[in-house]
Amino acid sequence: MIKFFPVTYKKLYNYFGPQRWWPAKTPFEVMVGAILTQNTSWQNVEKAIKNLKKHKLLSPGKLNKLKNNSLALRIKPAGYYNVKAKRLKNFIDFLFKEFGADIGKMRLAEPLDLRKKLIAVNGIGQETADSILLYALNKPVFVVDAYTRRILCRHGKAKKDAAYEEIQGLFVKNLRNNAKLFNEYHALLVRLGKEFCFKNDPQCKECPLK
DNA sequence: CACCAGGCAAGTA
DNA sequence: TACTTGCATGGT
Repeated sequence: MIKFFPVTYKKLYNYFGPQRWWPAKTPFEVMVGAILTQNTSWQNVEKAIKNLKKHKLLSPGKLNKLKNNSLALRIKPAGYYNVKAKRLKNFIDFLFKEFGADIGKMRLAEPLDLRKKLIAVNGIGQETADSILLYALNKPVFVVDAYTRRILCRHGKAKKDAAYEEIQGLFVKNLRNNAKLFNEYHALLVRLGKEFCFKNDPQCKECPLK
């Protein structure tokens, strides 16, 4: 990422320090969170996850047996709860059918092949699939989200309607193919976006990097 | 009150 | 392919 993009990993890391993503205790919790956080603040997702834990529902087996509307009730704070209940169940179905709900077995899958299969699940798009691959399974896949896109656009490095793969390719081509690096870099971009790169303010705040 | 948040799918032309 | 709309809570 030398010279392509001024918001380098090094600058971000030196300024913000390690972000220690994903904020979850188990890979399965990461996967559930990845679906719940679609277009939703993490704060709201935390409430939903906490509810699931409180009712001892945070496992593939328990969620599999739960009815959609019961699940919707538990994840209500995360918003879009009816859609997300279906999406979670679709994902759980996939986990059972493809891997017998064994995350260890899932981890053995070839990443790009698994990515295609995840995206084929209704409710899982590119970002959610990549978040699962990177943050739950530790695969070197770069995650592109709204902040990543916005920061690149503001620096004139991408058009605002650029395809996902196009944005992703910019990072992949310019970085070592390393899961730890991808993990921290994306988390740092989100951190920067949250604090300094606002949607309604094209000027942003004064960027602390440079 | 308005706006936003770690998207995605389905419908339309 | 390229728009548009529905989904929904909670924080600022």
